[in-house]
Amino acid sequence: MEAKLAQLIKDVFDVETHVVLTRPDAQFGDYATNVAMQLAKPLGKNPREIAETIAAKLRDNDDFPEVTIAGPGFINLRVTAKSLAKNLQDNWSPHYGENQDGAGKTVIVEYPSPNMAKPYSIGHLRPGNQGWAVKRLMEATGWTVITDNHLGDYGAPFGTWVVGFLQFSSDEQLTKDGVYELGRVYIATKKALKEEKERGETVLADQVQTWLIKLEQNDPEAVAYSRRFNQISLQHIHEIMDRLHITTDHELGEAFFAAKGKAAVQKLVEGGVAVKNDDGSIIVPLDEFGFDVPLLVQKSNGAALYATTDLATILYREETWQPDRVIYAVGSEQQFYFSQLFAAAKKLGIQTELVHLWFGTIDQVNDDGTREKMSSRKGVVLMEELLNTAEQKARAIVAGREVADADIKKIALGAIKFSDFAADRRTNILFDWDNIFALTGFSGPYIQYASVRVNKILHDIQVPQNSDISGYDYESEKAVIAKLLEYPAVVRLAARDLEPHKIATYLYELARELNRYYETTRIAESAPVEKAARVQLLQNVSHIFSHGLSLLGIEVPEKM
RNA sequence: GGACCCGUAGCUCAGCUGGAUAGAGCGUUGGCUUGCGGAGCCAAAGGUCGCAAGUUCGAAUCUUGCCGGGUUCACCA
Repeated sequence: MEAKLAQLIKDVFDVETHVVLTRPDAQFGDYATNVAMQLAKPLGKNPREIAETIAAKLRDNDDFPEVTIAGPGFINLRVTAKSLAKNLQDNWSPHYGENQDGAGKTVIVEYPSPNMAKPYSIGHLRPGNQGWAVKRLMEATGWTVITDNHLGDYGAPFGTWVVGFLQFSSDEQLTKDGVYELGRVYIATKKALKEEKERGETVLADQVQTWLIKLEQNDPEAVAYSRRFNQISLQHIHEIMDRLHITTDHELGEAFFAAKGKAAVQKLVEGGVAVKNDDGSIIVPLDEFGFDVPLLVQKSNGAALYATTDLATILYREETWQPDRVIYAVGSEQQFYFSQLFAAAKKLGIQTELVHLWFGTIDQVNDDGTREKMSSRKGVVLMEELLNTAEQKARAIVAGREVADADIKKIALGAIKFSDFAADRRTNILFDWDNIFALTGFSGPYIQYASVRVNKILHDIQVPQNSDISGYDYESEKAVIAKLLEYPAVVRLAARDLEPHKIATYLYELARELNRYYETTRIAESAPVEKAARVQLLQNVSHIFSHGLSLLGIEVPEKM
């Protein structure tokens, strides 16, 4: 419809325009455009005059029973419900909503990349949710997608953990408590390191560094510790990811890139991109990019660090997959670091579009009412606890009904994930049990419920065979159809801006439109022709619920 | 001090490629009442869109300054 309008304007005024149709308040019409006002200046004409000219042309078209001009030059259109229905059916396919914007291009999406030294906490909830949704959005828009879990299985956490293990733990305790013992030891050691630093000592800190060097030199004891710790941690990560229903194609952690990192740094120095300091550390100066701090790529003791493995990762991906784009789903805390890393990559001649898909923090309310980022110091919520609690709450809600265990888990996940997409990913979100497990209003379960309900109606209803629905006017379905027609544009926009929450907002609006529809229309009591037309439409709605929710990593239960 | 982000209803947040009377959820008040699944629907109350300039026919939206908050700034990840 927008393209048709643009063509019409080109025919009349001989200018290229980008026509955007919006949905105005119902009193004005079904669609509106402000194109006349935008053309006023370039054409040097009165906007209302332009609007009149366009409107006159539109009035010749049977699809627009009403074309009006309002205010400074808005063109308001009313369309017939029947033409909307036809438009929908003409464009319908099993892939309705998807497009090929990314055809022929490859994107790597990196998530959830948890720190392996601690149990999976809700600190990695957003990287998983948002990363997965972006992967799905890229797939829906034609990209070839490769996903990688960039595990934090190397570097300082390892050294910290070994030192702590020797000091605060034992084989028995580790065997007994597994990853939770890892976390306890890690946090205790971090605390000891901090206290030591305050005293001006470096005994433990030196030990940490020693273990890192040992690992880099493939010392058998260090390698054995690394294996044991990574095995315990990885198993836990897999359990959590299974419960979250997210997967990745690869798990190339930092350890995989550590050796390659050393070689990469060597190349940087030889190429003059990096500079070696007198103390042995190596930096990439970034003055020309406006940074007053360089990027450190090798410690003074020769050990690798985050930037080392990250640069190696970029180079490896270039060689292996030649991606057009790489998306890092990592929190906002690392914005500065990533801007440095990307600048360094540019300096290396990397052409790939590198995107830091960042999101706001998960906050909690302090006793004095102020908000603060959740931290392990203040008692972070673990993913396992979050999932268990959510499932308990879901179970309590469906008590007395025959709801399968799998469905209960879908509801729990629906609530958790949707709450992440309720706001823009950049917004800091407030962690609150009632908030994260909302069941009514703007929530995952509200949409799941609408979806289950429409599926139940479709399942129970007797569909009249061979009904000719071509004469049906679709007047009572108009709002629902108009909403369905918005879906492809929503998907395109969400993918373009990497903003999954636009899908969430849309699905909520669709569910609400459907609930309003039920209030006035009884499908089962409809006459055969109406019923056949309505069933077809509800099938479309059901498909979009499933499709849209799947873009967010949320599944539709059988019953709830 | 530098960089980035945020400031919209009592609370949590949308809206920001400029457009008509700024929206939703929760909470509050009232209505629909065993419905093809009510986890719903309708309605009411509730807002100097942090403040001030600028650009524009038009600014919550763009620009600048200020105020308030958050995150971050090489041997952590």
